[in-house]
Amino acid sequence: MSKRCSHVRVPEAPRGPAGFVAAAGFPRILERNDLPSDTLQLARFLIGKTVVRELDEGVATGRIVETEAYGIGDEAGHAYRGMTPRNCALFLERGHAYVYLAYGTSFMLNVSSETEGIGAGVLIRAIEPMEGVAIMQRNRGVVRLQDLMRGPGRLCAALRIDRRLDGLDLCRAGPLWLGTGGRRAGPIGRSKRIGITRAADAPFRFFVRDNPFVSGPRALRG
DNA sequence: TTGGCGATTGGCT
DNA sequence: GCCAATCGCCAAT
Repeated sequence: MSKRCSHVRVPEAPRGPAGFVAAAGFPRILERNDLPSDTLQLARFLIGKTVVRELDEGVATGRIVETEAYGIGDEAGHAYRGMTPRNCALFLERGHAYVYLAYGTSFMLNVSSETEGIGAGVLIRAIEPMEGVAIMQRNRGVVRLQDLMRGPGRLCAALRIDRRLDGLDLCRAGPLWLGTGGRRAGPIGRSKRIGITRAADAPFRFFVRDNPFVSGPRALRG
């Protein structure tokens, strides 16, 4: 709480070297005004939207199929005990990346929510691969499509997301950004969140029903 | 300064 | 299904 947020706010995030230009103008970068201010609404809204990662070797994209909300006053949220050097990206205006290392092994990607100064965010838990499958396979060391980005740690590995992207504005052209949705996502389910102990029963998880790229036990995928 | 504890994953029984 | 790996954070000493 006492330490200040040390993020370097990059006014002009570096453009991805690939200079990604989507065919037929899809996907387009989501504008911040498109994002709901409320954390739960944002978690629901992000289902079906795209994530675009621009790397030296090319572009990797996918469709978000699973999210979890960690809203205001949420005991399970990293911002619950106030701002720290690790979690300060959660306090940025909505649409910024909060990336942290879990269990010393896996990075987690969150999208900050609410207004600046309020700590809250949405965890991206699973993504359905679209473009750049070969890149993801190389980054993950596995081939099976369903295993590339099913799980929050896996998707970060597939897209090579780490702490260097913490604090990045996802509503700007650059190495990582949020894009518009394509074809409409199927029916959206809602359940309790996965892998937490506090506030374990709150129904703050959203997912595309019966989608093979969603993580978690079978009971939480339909 | 230290020890317990994760918003997980992959390998093995 | 069970469990070790692995390490940064943070509350408590």
